[in-house]
Amino acid sequence: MNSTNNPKKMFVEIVKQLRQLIAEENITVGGKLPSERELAERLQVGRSTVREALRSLELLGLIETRRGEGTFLSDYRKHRLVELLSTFILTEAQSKEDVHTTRQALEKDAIHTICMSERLNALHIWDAFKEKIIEEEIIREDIIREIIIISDNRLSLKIWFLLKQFAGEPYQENLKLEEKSVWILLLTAIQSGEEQQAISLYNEWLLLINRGDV
Amino acid sequence: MNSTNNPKKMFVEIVKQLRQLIAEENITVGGKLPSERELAERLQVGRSTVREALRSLELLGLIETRRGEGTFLSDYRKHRLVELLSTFILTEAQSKEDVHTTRQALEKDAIHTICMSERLNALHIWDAFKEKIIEEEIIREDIIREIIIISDNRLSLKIWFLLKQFAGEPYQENLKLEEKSVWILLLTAIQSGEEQQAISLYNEWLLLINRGDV
DNA sequence: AATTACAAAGTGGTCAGACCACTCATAACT
DNA sequence: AGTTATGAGTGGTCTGACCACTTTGTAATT
Repeated sequence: MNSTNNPKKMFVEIVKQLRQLIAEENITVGGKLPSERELAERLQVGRSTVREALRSLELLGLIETRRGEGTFLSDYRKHRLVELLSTFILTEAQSKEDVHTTRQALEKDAIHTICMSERLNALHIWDAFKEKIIEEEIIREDIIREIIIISDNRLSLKIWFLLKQFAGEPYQENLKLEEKSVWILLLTAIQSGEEQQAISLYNEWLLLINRGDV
Repeated sequence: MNSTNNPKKMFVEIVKQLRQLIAEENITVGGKLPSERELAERLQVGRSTVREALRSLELLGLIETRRGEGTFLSDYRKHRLVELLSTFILTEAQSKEDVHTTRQALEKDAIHTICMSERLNALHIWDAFKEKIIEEEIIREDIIREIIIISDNRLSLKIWFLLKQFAGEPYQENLKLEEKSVWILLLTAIQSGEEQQAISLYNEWLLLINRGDV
């Protein structure tokens, strides 16, 4: 029936072209985009159409606009994608569970990757890391982020970042004493490449924080 | 400096009011929203402002618009989280290696999930599955997709789908004879919940296809 | 010469009105 | 009754006009 039901949405096209433009002109985080009027002319569409695309990206937190100044490429930490979806619609239990599961999968994989890599687990970072955990107050989120960063998979990192916002959960809390000792062991396991041990310690940690909260 | 930098964005306000309106009027999935012109009048703003808000929601997949008909509340499952991830975030992290690693992490996690769930690995599906592998030609991609579907994590499934496209890889090929025997063992391991065994067989399979191709 | 004050240009924010393309229900016609 | 034509309603797009704000350049003042 709807064979050629393909009246491509203009503003979606503009979004694509914007991405392309950003890539071509090598606009980096914080950089300035052309003005709405200029974009309209360059892309051969009306200004209102450009605005529809820009507003979409702004709602997502991908760009930032300042009246009188211009439009700027936003920091990736400001992406509001997940946040928005969660407040608007995605509140089903199943979905939240999915997010947790998926995020943990990424975390485990990071641990796995580091354990397998002689280059990574031999880094001098780890001892300093352990000291920091012992001596300072440290947020759960920070330690995991660090691990994923070290695992050197930027894609995973980005996805993890987005998923993290979703739960808004106990990741913001400080490591408690029990957790610290688990993490010390975990990091030691990572250093010596004992994946099995590391993963089971990680699971142990999950149990710990799930028992404490919620 | 920017203490009260709070010149609330109009279209963001409209987004909020729209959500409120949807709640008040009890508009359900698939239901029709008021027309743009009516919304403009009711919310006391210009039509273009209403459109900026609507377009934002549409980009997220929260609503659906059909020319000549109207604007409709979209199905939950059409949200575009992952698609947007691909267009804006994945471009930078295009290291193919990252894509592979992340995708495999999701695959392993699916196997893990199924192994741990007595409900899932007890399904009657598995035997039929094995037969199919033995008797028919089957594409690599199909078997993995099936497993992720069974693991019942929609988010993972979406992300996996996306990554799959980006890889453009050997997943389209048929299972070769050696692979088939590995998979039979793998499925058996899953059935009996032997996670260790299943994962190591999965890794074995990865070696197999990486030796053959590329 | 240095500083200040002011005007102009540039930018995003918003609105109103005008078409267009499309869908659908209904009236008019055969 | 069946078909066709019409018109109202809707989203899609463009144009031009203001407004509020920031930046910048320049002229006036010191």
